[in-house]
Amino acid sequence: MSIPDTKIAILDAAERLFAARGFDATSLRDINSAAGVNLAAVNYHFGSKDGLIQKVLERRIIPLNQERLRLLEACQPRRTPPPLNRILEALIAPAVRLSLDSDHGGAEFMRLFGRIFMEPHPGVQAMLEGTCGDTFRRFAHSFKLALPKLPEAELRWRMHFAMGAIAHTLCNNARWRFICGDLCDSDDCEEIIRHLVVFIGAGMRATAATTPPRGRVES
Amino acid sequence: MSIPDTKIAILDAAERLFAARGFDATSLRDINSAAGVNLAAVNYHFGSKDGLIQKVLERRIIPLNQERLRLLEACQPRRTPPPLNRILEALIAPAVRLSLDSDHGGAEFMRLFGRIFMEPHPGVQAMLEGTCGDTFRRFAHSFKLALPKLPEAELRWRMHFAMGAIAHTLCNNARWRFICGDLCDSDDCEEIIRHLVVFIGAGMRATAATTPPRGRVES
DNA sequence: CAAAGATTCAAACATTCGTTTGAAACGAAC
DNA sequence: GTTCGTTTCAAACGAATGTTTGAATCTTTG
Repeated sequence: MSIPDTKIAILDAAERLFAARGFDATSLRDINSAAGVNLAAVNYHFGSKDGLIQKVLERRIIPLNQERLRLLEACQPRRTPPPLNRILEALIAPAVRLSLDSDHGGAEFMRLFGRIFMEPHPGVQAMLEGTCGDTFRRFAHSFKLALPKLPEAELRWRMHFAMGAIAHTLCNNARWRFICGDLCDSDDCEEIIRHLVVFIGAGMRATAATTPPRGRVES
Repeated sequence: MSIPDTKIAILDAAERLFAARGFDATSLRDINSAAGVNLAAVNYHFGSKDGLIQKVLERRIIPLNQERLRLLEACQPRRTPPPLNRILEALIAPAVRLSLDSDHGGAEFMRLFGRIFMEPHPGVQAMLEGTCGDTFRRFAHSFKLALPKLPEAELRWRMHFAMGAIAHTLCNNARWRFICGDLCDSDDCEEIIRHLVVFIGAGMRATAATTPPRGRVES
């Protein structure tokens, strides 16, 4: 069995161009010429452009979530609720490390990954649910164990905010220079992870702010 | 002087369609037929599609930032450093309120606004710097006054995370249902603001995690 | 009313898009 | 060496895109 060299070249080129310009603004002709293959190669190997998009995303997301779950399992050896920061590290560290791993093209991909959570593209949503749904539900369960006193609704909101902060950081490129100046350009991914864990950890541990006047019905 | 009825119809339709499908996936024919005007109307009134995109964004962002700055001025009557939560409210509340103001089409727009921070579209970045650059620098200054003990670099990172959480919340639609279930569907924008302020406030007030001599991550 | 300007309209412009086609080139198995 | 399944290639397809055009229509102004 020969290794399908063309498929990898297409995936690499598509990943880079999708990250730089977005899905719609990248044509198959751009991808194929960048990959040095024929125009019809994408439709032959991936069926369609949507099929290519799905494979580009799955190639990175599936191993990423496997690594996240591996770290999550590792930090709860028993029934004891795991420390919150360890859960956050399991969620954050694999993504940030991949985003700065230029050797494996992770840097290109993560700019894309941070953006697809807000992408209105039709097929992308379904793929996200398929590849990330279970993982995120696992993390939601762990967060619940680590923060037993936090009302369910508030926990969900804070997970939502946390994902926003993470996604925003992953696709950080020069465009936010006018906020961060030169102070946020660190290539030290462990420092970025530490900053994220501290910020999100503090936010999630904050005392609940559920509506004070009229008591809400807690489930 | 007659009120350019057509321009408003185009802006409204474009805003709604851009929010639902993105810039590239929305054609001028979609916009013009939804607005009930002729195909050539956009190029006549706005010069080009990029010109329309810019006007769609500016129409909402400029008043939004004016309101943000108005609230920011209101909460620092003297040189005394204003309370952090008031600064956060000035940054967050106008955006969230607009995002739930269906009467003025704000709900449609804010899904778009939350997304453009990650949009690779060429003209959008320049417009963001032009319309939001000064405002965000003003807020950065106020945050610095409110958190004098926080190292500059760490403050910038936390502002970055805060903007991510806000943007992610603004463009929240059904796509994140698989995380939030039905618990994050609140239409009570004051509750959303409160949740955001509590989360981000706690994250920004966290004790600094700047690199110790030899990195160590623990709470 | 008549002239001038602003706006609308149907039609076409030249590109570009994703996809398909059918033949050519390739590699492995007999 | 021939055969068969896989992969590559140049070329073209139909559809959709942003933009332009020039006449028609409406609005304002003298």
